[in-house]
Amino acid sequence: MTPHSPKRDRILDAAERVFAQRGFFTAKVADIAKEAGVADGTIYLYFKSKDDLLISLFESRMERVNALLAAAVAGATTPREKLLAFVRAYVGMIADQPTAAEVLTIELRQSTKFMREYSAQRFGELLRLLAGVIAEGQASGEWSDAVPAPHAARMIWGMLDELALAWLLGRDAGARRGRKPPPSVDDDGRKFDIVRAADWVGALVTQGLERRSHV
Amino acid sequence: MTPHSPKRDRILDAAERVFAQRGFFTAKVADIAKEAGVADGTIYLYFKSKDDLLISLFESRMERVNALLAAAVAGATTPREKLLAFVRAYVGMIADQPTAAEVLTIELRQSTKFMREYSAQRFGELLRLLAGVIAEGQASGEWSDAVPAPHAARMIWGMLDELALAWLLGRDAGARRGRKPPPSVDDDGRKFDIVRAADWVGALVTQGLERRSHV
Amino acid sequence: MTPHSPKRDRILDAAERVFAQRGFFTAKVADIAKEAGVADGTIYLYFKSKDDLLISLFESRMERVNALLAAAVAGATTPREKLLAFVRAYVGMIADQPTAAEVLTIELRQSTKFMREYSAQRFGELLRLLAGVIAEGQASGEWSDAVPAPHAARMIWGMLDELALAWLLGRDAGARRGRKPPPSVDDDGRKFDIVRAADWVGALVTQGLERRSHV
Amino acid sequence: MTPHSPKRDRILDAAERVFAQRGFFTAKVADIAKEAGVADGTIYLYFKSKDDLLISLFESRMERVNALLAAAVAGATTPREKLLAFVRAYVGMIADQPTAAEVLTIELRQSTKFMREYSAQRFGELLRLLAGVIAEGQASGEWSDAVPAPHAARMIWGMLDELALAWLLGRDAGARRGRKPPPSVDDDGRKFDIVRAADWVGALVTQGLERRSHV
DNA sequence: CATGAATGAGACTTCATTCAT
DNA sequence: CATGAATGAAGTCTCATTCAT
Repeated sequence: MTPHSPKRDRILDAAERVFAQRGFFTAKVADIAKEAGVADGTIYLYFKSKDDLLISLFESRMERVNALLAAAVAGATTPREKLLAFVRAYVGMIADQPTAAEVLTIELRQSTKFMREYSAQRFGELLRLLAGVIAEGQASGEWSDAVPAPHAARMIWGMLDELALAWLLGRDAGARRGRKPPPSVDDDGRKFDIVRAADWVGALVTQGLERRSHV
Repeated sequence: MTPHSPKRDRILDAAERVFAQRGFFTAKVADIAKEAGVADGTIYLYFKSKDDLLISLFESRMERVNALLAAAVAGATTPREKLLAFVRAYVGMIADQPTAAEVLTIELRQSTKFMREYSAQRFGELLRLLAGVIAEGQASGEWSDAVPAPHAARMIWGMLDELALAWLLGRDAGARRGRKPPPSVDDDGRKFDIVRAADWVGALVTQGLERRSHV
Repeated sequence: MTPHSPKRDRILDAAERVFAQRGFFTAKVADIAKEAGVADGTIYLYFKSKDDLLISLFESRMERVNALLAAAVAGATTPREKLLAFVRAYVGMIADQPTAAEVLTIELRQSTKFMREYSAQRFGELLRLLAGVIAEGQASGEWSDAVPAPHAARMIWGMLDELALAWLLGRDAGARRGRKPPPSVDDDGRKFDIVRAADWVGALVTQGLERRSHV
Repeated sequence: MTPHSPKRDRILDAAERVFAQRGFFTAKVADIAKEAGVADGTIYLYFKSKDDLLISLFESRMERVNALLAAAVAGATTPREKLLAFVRAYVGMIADQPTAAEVLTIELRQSTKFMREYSAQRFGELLRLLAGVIAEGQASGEWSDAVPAPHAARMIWGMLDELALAWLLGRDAGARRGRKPPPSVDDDGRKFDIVRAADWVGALVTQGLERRSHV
């Protein structure tokens, strides 16, 4: 469906880096071209416009993310394990590909209203996957159904997203000061190990969802 | 410290509406001037630049939000009540002033990297308030300290933020189709009563944090 | 109907000169701005686009021409005199305002198909005036009605237009060689007195080529 | 002198169609390549530049036209018959090859100043042929020499050209509305039988508008 | 204080032309 | 001969900001 070519991919990769560094509106097409090592006009052989480039980048990265999360969930059996797998997979991706994460978490939600709705739609897949896991746990009686599954999914997603944002911004701040970004926890929550955060999310979410044995 | 005048406030209000509708980068200074009923140049008598206008708007609205939340928390006694008060106050504000909420939730985080960090810093106040409540509950033994308070605060904030975002975008979508936006719940989570959502957050969070009576 | 201001007029005058010299497509907006002594952006305060500038220029000049021709015709009594007045007025205008004439005769018919039709429509007024004169002469029995008035008008217009074109191009050619353009007749018809040409048109149109047997 | 090859001709034919449809400046080289069924670069194997393509097209078509007109004139004996033959041949060509005519009549005179002079020069051949016919008639005493032959030729050419233009534009307008273009006369002169127009030109040129008192 | 016409730097995008395959 | 992907110069237009009134 989406045409692939090495040059197209190089441009997407370059756009990812430039958008992550400068932001969508501030990034110039010429910057992306230079980063990709192509001429300005070449970009327009593969993308209709700067907006189209952003959308294509979004599609491309969301496909990856959704595939990754779906695979993680599929590899687990119980709802609790599926939920943990989801959370860990997402957090792991953030840690492994922070540039991609930054674009997904921050830049891709900028641009226009159109983009905002568009992205909302695309995140839908991810949210439905998560909601499915929760509904399954609720149906099995393991988890309380006090919170409707779709909204629970959204809230969990919000936790992950916020943690990702905090970590990415803290990372940026460090990077800008010229240091390597060594993930660490400080009391301001500005720098911390994103991977450990997966357990916190797990703790907060599972215990909240679990039906009490007694009471 | 910040100078006040009726015209300055009119400009801030206009900027809030225009940023909410068009987004920061897409909004033109001339649009804001027209919305405020002043000449283009007048804006520069009160603000140094478009960026300064955004930052000033952010300051102004965050002051309100922080004051509101602090008051809500101060009005409650136990950590649990304080947490609920926090959540309800925030959610109530979203419902009452959706335009302001849209700017805070969506637009103010766009713009530049500078702004992003700046806003992160300002959200700090809000996060510290929330973290304080949680730390208090953990100290009293009522809540588990499995999750460090600052990160728990961030996660809770993420839930609220995501719910706000979902509600605001769903609201936009409805408004665009020409209907009044009557808050309602649908299974896609696209439209729902944001006020009820406060209880979901409460349920998910408090039960997750509470130490088990028996195990 | 059309807004007027000294600056707008200065831009129109500059555009006239630049279009006449470089041609519509070759002329750069920056050239016109420089010629008018304004900044590039200023042009867009008065005209929506380069196309709009061309169309506005066309409107402006055609108004002048149509008014001039209508006045000339109104000042004469018999159809023959009206026809001569029309021809002389047009030819006189060419001689007096060659730059304006060049734009009308040459440049304004370029640009897009849209413009071509648009201009066809605007020349309609001129053609109807002329056709009216001819129809009047035919109705009075003075002139033969072998050729339908509208088409006779078109043919006469074609003569005038071609003469204007030939004269203007000959003028250009001279001007380019750095000489003053002294109107003169050469055997190639490349340079000649455009004012005398009015009589030729008069002679050809009223009497044709055939030598009269009598009179 | 000019190299010939089937591919070169296919490109010229394609250029004719594309220029007629889009205009010289608006037409893209890529459009012409696609229309000709060749690669973009192939065009540059046969023509030095887009300008050269236009000039070559002009040369090619003018050769045809001049040959056609010369043949028509050569086939007649008296000046009057030669003149009528010239007019009829030209008008017939318009009717038979409207696309070629459109390019000659409209597009080829656009482009640059250079082209305009160039074309003026090339039309010279056609004009000299016509002027020769008129001079012959004047020399024989059949026609008045009130109008110098070269200018009479130009005026006659102007009539033909204007009729051609009117007919071609009317044709376009019809075609654009999705109908077949059936040549017809309407009182606005917008659509009419171009072939009949030849007689009008003949009548106007030889006899003028004045009704003959005696024969 | 207020105005709003004017500025001009700079961005996106197009497209004639080239050249390695 | 032919291809068509790549180039990059150049043009139109936007819009934050200024300043004379």
